[in-house]
Order: sequence, then structure tokens, then C-alpha cells
Amino acid sequence: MSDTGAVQSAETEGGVRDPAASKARLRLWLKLLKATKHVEAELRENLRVTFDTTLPRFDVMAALYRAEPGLKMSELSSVLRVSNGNVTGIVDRLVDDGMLVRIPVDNDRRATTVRLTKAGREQFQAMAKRHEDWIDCLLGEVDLSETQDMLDQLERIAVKSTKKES
Amino acid sequence: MSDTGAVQSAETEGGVRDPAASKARLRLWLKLLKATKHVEAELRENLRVTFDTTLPRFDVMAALYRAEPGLKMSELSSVLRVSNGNVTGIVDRLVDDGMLVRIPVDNDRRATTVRLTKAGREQFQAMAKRHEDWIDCLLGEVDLSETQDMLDQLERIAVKSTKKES
DNA sequence: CATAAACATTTTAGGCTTGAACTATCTCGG
DNA sequence: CCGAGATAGTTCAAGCCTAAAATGTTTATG
Repeated sequence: MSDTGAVQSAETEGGVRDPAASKARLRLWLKLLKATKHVEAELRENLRVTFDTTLPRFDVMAALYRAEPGLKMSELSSVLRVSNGNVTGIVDRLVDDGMLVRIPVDNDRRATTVRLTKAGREQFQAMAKRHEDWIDCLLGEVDLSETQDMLDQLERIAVKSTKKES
Repeated sequence: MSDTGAVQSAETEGGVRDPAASKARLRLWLKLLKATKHVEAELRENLRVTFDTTLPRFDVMAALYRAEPGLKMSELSSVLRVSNGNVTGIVDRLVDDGMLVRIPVDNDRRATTVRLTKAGREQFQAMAKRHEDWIDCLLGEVDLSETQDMLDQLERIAVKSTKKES
């Protein structure tokens, strides 16, 4: 085990790669992608037929529900890790549907805060409840005893935001 | 361990859920999503700056490279798990760029086979080489000794295509 | 043979996503 | 005060993606 660790360090430092390890990582990536896409597709479908809404809308509402005083547009796009312009469109539609309000920020006429309306909060609570059930069902087959290991591994993947590759 | 297994079975059969397990699964899902999005974003960016192309185009070319006699449009969309109409657009653009050709199918004037051109094959080989390096780098931090466990867990998630949930 | 059902693909409408250009506002050094 | 950046947000063009409708073709059934 520590042996494998040493090899990995050598790899990430220098440019030399172990072909077998490379293939293993590629397989892992493809499986990761497949699993994620599968769950995402199910969630999207469920949201569509049950609540006539979409995943991006759900994500925006979830972010705003967690941050109760509301968020500025830029905070929203940084939390959701999507582009600035993207959030504009989603928020526009949610405002049209009465789920969100835009509130001007005092002392800064450039910024706006976005907040859930009462209707938005209620709608989100209903969706969140079902969402948890769906996840519970979709991930029902994973061995919970191994969850922590998996979380650690995934953390290592997600955390690397600085690029080393040429 | 077998204990945990029993609990899980009970959960997936009946409608009763263990709240702690539910929360653990939700955390796992969010982390899974975050890691996948991160890798996807890096790959997309790398493909854009290095090859002036996109992930969906890469995926189409990869599928066709693996299936050398080519694939029919419907096979392509089923392999890639995207909608029929989606493939039409991506293939259109790749044909315009000379990477792909559409070939009529004998005995069935409804269908077309899509195949990589020589240029397409060469372009893909160059991209695949770099792609593997990128993955190697992005997943460089995962402990390879645990890869198989992770693959198994992900397989269980990905495989469930029949819905049990109400 | 007619014709209904199944099938392969494209088209369409609507929403998501990005990077880049643009507008408006703020801040800060001079 | 004033002008050069920095910052917040929107707009834009292009591509991705889906579900549903439309088009053309094949197959099976009476």
C-alpha cells in the first residue's frame, strides 16, 4: 500500500506514467462519469414529471434556501460554479415564476441580492423532501460502510483546482 | 458489515428510511457530483485550448474510434446515452469539419452509418493521447489500491436503470 | 396487396452553458 | 475632483441537450 503511494508521488512529480495505473484511472473516470450521469438523468426526469422543473432551477433554489438572507448574483454563480451569464437566465425565469425576487443592494447600485419568495421556499421544501428520497433510492445499493472512504477519494479529486499538466 | 447490508435491503424493499443513512447518501451524491463536474470542467477547458474542440465532439469521436466499421446514428445515441436529435447536431458539425462521413446503409434507406475519416482518426489519436495524460493527472491523487472498491460501488449506482421509487 | 405499426432519423421549441463583449458603478491614487 | 482600473451584472453568439412532433422507410398482418 505504501508502495503504491510512493509510485503515485513519483508519477505526479515527474512526467513519467505507469501505463497500468493510467488505464485504471481512465476506467475509474469513465465509471464515475457514467454513474453521475445516470443519477443526474433520473433526478432530471423526476423533477420534470413531478414538479415540472429542472435540475439547474433546483440547484439555484437549494443554494438560496441554504443562505437565507439571500445571495448576490456573483455569490450564486460562484457557489454553483457556473458562469455569471448562466445564472442570469435561470434567475430570470425563476423570478418570472414568482419563486425568487431580486433586491437592490444598499450602497452598491451594481449589485442585486436574490432571495426565495414564500412560494419559492414552500416549493423548494416539497422538492427537497422528494429529492432526498430519490437519492436514497438511487444510491441505495452502495455499501454505507465504505461511504467515508469514497468521500475521501472524491475529495482528493475535487480539491485539485490548480493545474500541473502542460 | 452483513448487518449494514440487512438494513439496506429492508430500506429498499419497504418505504422506511434511516435518516442518518439518507444524509450520508446525500453527502456522497453531492461529492460525487462535485468531483465529476470538476474533472469535466478541466477536460473541457483542456480540449478547448489545446484542440479547439468540445467534450461532446470528443465523445462522439471516441465512440466511433472504438467501433471501427462505424455506427448508425441510433447506435451512437444509445452508446453515448444522449438523445437522438442531439447526436444529429454534433455529427452535422463534425461532418462539416471533415472529421466524419455519413454513409447510407444498404437495404435500409432510413438509416445512415457514421464513420471517422482519416483526418478524424488522426485527430482523435492525438486527442486521446493527451486525454489520458489529463485524466492521469486529475485522478492522480486517488489511492489506486482502492480503485476496484470504488469501481464496484459506482457500478452498483450506474446499473440501476429500473425505477423503484413512487 | 394494403395498411397499420414499428423504426431511423431529423426538425423544432425551449432551456442550459460557456466565454467574451458590453454597461454601469465603485474605488482609489494623484 | 478625476480618470484608471476593478467589480457586478447583463447580453450575445454558438453549441449542447431534451422531449415531442414530423418525415420517410420498412415490416408484418390481414
